[in-house]
Amino acid sequence: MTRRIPASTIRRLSHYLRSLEDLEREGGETVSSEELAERGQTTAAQVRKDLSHFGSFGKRGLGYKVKELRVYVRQILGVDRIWNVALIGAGRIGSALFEYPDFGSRGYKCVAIIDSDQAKIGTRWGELEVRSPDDLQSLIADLGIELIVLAVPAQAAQEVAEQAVEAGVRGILNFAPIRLKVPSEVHVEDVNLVMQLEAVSFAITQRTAGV
Amino acid sequence: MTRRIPASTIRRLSHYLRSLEDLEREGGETVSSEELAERGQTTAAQVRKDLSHFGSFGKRGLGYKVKELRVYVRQILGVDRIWNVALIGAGRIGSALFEYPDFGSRGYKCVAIIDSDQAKIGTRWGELEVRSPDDLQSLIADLGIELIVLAVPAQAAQEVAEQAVEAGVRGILNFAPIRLKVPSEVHVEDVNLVMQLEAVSFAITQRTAGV
DNA sequence: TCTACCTTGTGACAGCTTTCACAAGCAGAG
DNA sequence: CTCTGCTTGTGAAAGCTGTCACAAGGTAGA
Repeated sequence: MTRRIPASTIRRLSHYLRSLEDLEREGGETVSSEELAERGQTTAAQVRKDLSHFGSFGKRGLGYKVKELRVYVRQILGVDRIWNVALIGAGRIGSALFEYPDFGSRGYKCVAIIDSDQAKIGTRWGELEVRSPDDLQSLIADLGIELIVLAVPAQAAQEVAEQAVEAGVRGILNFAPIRLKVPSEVHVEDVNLVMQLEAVSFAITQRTAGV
Repeated sequence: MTRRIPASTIRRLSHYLRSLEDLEREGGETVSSEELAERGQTTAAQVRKDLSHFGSFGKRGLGYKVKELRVYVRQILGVDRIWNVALIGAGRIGSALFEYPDFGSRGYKCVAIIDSDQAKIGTRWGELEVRSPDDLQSLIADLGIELIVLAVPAQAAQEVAEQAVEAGVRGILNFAPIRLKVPSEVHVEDVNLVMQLEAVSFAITQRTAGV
């Protein structure tokens, strides 16, 4: 049923999920592709096509059941479970993410914090204690961590990533501004704020220049 | 010369720029599309096509002059100047970004910080003082701010964005998890970490399921 | 049961992005 | 000056993603 799914479809599924959660709070029972499209800044046909990659969830003439579709989309995105996450790099970015309310509310649970700074090791962040990079691999193995947030300086990122992968990690949210080299079965998602700022300044410049 | 440029081309240009800066530090004089491709995780043909949207910067048989191309790419991306940026929302994300070294080094200069929390207003962040939202529009006008980083809660985001746009802002780096409604001449770039985490968990789940 | 109406799921089409392949052009050696 | 070797710039082809249009299928009311 599922073949190669475009990354853009996945992004949209995240939006649909948010919309479905909103709809459920608002007490909606059913929703049409039309309405999901409106909330997600896309078209009805696109919504149906996206969902059809994974099955038939709607009823013709009626639409989708909000509650039911929400469950399906959560399954598709793999957020129908708890993910144990390690936060590597207890700097500003790390702490921002750690405190970010949406982070925990979607099933991502930070179960380990690691930093190489001796001054930070041993300090407590809520219920967690900051640990040394020496403990990285044993923590990953012991706590069943499959996903890490990599928020360390660029020079250290590749080495840390390799250790994490070796210990069994299969997904990385990478804040370091480098392209990590990892085995193809490991998924890396890059967060690159400078790149996004450059996209903004390009757009402004372009429009000003007037084509 | 320049028509509608794909967003993917812009992302790659950011990578090329970083590679060119690295090359310059390493003392390289010239570089081929082949080498830029290798560093940027793409193909030589793609590099040439991307650049060809904006002109002919290379010499056949020789390649590109590193220093020269870096200047051109900076011009294209609009980072050959200083951008005055306002940081709206002095929470964790705001402070992380404020301290992020790459942020300043690429020509983005934070010249105003705004927060609605009375306890924060008046406190100093380095040389800047946190200001009230009441001052938003006058600060934008007086300091010539064209670009804002929007790091406020979702409920407040739309209203703040509208005020900023009205005062003359033309680009927004948006951390709030909503689709901002702004005039088409304003460019919004969304940063959505939950969405990126979901892309990771989807990929892991997918690969495990084995197709 | 039959009819009128509504919305999904999907093949066909269109448009956009990437890849391919090669002529054009430059440098350096002889 | 010519010849060889190398790399760019670019039309053409291939491949992907998004849009369109409509048959299929379901609901509700009479």
